[in-house]
Amino acid sequence: MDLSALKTALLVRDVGSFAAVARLLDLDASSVSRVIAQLEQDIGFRLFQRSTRSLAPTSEGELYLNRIAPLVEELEAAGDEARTTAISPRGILRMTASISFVQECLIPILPEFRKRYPEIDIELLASDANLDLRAEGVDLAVRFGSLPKGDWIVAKLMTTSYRVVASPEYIEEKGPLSHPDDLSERDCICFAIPGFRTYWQFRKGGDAESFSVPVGGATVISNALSIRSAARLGMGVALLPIMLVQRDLAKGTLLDLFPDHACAATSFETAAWLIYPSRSYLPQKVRVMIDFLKAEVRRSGS
Amino acid sequence: MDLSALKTALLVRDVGSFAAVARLLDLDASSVSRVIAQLEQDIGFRLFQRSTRSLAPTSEGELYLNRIAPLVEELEAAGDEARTTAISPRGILRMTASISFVQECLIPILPEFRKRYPEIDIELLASDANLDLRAEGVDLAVRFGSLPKGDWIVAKLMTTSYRVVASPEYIEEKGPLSHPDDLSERDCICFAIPGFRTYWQFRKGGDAESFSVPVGGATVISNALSIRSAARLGMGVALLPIMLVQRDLAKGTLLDLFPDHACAATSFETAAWLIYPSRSYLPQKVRVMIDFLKAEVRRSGS
DNA sequence: TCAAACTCATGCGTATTATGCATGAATGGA
DNA sequence: TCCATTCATGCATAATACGCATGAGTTTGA
Repeated sequence: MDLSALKTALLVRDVGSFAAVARLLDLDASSVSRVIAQLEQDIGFRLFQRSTRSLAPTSEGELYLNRIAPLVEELEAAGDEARTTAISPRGILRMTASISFVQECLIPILPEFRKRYPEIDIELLASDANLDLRAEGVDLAVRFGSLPKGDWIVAKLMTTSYRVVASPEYIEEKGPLSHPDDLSERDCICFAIPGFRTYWQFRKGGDAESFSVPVGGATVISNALSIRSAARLGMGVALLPIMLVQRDLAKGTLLDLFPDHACAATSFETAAWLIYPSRSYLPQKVRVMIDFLKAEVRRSGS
Repeated sequence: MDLSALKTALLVRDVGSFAAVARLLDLDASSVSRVIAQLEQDIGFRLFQRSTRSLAPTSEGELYLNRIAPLVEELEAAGDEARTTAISPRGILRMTASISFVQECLIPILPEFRKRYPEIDIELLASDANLDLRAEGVDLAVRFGSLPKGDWIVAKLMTTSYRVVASPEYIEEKGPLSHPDDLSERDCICFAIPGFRTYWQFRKGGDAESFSVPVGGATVISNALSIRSAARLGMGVALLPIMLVQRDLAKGTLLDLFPDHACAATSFETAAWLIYPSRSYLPQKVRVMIDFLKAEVRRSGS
């Protein structure tokens, strides 16, 4: 049963002639004749009684067509409205990012986003776990690290860099560190993610060769904000993204231990990445959030 | 947009896998993949987010499919119910017959029909006019005369014959008629139909040559029952079908003037004909009335 | 009353679409 | 790490849709 066949039948009912419907649809009348004949065969009863020059609906045909007309109309409307919803910024935007990114970067700018797009509701999944984006029904993810793999579309939001920091109290009590190699003998607060626990990477100057320093310590935390808090409390040395510590560095609550070195956990080529399901049929709500985040990054210059 | 594509999409939503749906429908998975892809292109947004080994509905997809699911179901139900109605004896049977046939033949047997088929309502169009059956939305017609022309199906209900009759009072007052030729000098009550007004046909014996007798009179009536009433009142000689006069003849209220002749208005090969739109997709209500009328004719032996 | 115009049905040939097979890329589970 | 499975897609073939041509029948206008 074809929906366009049903619409043709409804048109025949309204217009009263295969030939006239054929002219309206720019078809051959034989095609209309066959469409209706096939439909009658599919549904098992006759819709129209016809002679060589006229036709009229049968009583069953009339009942049936009157019944399906609103259904066909509503099916069309359902498609139109769903399409409109997909292309106009509305609905629930379900996104995920690390807890720290949510807290430090997203929450502060969400009021402006909500003000600009009042019809988009935000559902934030703050998680440091490597979520299954599809299973979680996520529209948009912000991920840090190397270029993510997979079939989802990836766009760079911003580059990131890391700093090795400690509190003034810690330095005063335990003494300064003159070189990254010294870290192997210090209490480091490590991130509970493979690659963050055991080696930190360093490079002095843009072209210089990088080197790894083994790190360890009594404290492993899964949450970057908590790592920052622990560092503030003098519990040790921490490697944290610049976005989390730039205010502490400015205030002097944390000190950048190796300002002449580029620092990283696993790779120097890290960034904040926007990850979304596909380019085709991208809902407008996702599109506008992507644009909004990119604009925010440009505005703040980081 | 195809209804079976929508049904496939609903099945994919429920089952969660192209491959599984393909197995259910005995299709190749590539066909399911293409059906969904085509549907997404037709409606202009993505229904399912998929990777190489899994898929999940998009939020728009979920909204859309939830909305159309009852519509699709109701379209199917509409077809099923209409088909059931067409094949089970129910609904309104709209039929037409001459006023006299309705009065003398149909009305008396309708109670039995209604008792047997209580869910069939009868709409009787009693008319001596040559109605446009299709325009009037007629399901079944009973017509007298020669074999009807046209594209509707025709089945003989019963043969008919005509008798020339007058009341005893008329004969007593005006004198008897010894031969049909005498009619041209008598007052005949004529039927207001071409072919009935100006000549009556006679034939004596099965193989004898027929002859026409010109008739006329001051009275032309469009209703056979009224012609009969007028004849009973002695207003003249009438040519009437046997079914209308057999009781009067038995009671002696009308006399058969030429019992040795076959009589006719236009042709000796006349009958009562059942006329219905087509053999294919014949609604059961029409079928059962046809069968009922034929059985009634067999039962009464006329 | 007759001829022309029109409608609907259908045969036929061609264009278009649907389908399965084969294959590749990617993912998930053992 | 490897194998099984899923989804996408190229390709060839099968199936269907379509227009053209034609015929039968009806309706309308001259």
